[in-house]
Amino acid sequence: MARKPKETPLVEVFAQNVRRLRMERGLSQEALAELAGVHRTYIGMLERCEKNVTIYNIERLAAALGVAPPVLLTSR
Amino acid sequence: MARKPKETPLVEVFAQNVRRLRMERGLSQEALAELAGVHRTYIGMLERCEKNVTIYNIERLAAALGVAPPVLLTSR
DNA sequence: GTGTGACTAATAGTCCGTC
DNA sequence: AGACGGACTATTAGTCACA
Repeated sequence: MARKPKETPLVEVFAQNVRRLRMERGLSQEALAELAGVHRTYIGMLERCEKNVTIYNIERLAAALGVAPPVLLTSR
Repeated sequence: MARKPKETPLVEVFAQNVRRLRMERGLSQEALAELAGVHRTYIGMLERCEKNVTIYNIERLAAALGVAPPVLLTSR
């Protein structure tokens, strides 16, 4: 049968995707921050779900990670 | 050949999707606002790209419209 | 290289209206 | 039904020093 939806909050899905994609590319939080044009500690805050990121920063992070924005909101 | 990327800003893609999906469902801005638990005037602001929506509200809007969140960030 | 608390500036989001 | 404005509060954006 179909599997249980599981319902992870979207901020967590986002956080996990950012961390996973960053790791896959061998980037540090600092390196990604520079690519995305945001501050070093801000990446960490997002990965820990401490900020409720806006669509504008979702777009910038997606570009820095080289993926389409919807990818960051997609559970895997 | 592959088509031109076109690069519509993500906030505009989001705005267009919200408006289109809302219309398809025959909902007024007020009705959608109530379903999503946000304020009446806020839906209008989003559709006019006047606000930089947060991921939390993307999630709520997606739920209210009955679509997966990534759908709202996808160009069509 | 990352987590965390503290902090200011900016803006997300609400609520009251009018057109 | 929806655009738009002003005033307001809550929260995010973004930075820093330090663990």
